[in-house]
Amino acid sequence: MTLSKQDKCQRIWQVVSQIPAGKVTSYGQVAELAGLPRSARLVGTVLKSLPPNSRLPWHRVIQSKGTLAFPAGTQRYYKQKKRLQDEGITFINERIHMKTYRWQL
DNA sequence: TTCGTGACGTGCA
DNA sequence: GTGCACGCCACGA
Repeated sequence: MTLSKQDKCQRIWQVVSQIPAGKVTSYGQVAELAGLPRSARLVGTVLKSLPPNSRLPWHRVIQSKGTLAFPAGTQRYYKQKKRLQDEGITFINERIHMKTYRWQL
């Protein structure tokens, strides 16, 4: 089926908005749930263009390896890390234990 | 219109 | 554990 780019954004936003607090998921997982297998990059592109005042929990979307997508030390890296820690997620050596915090249906 | 880039994932050496 | 190649796709120059 042919999804317009707007439909794709819509689906991605919807999936992300369903991630419960205290849980995280990967870009690839979001893409898959949105019906866009192997399009993890697209998820990143969409999240990047989100307005700052968006209510979307974009910070709960990380890389499959358990690390954040930003280079450590950057402003955005710190911000995302802090928001996740506020939700009770523990960082071990700058990385999250996916086995424990990964969101599954 | 083509080309390079990027908030990625997976497989393999 | 690390590095590299390839796939995927929207976007700006």
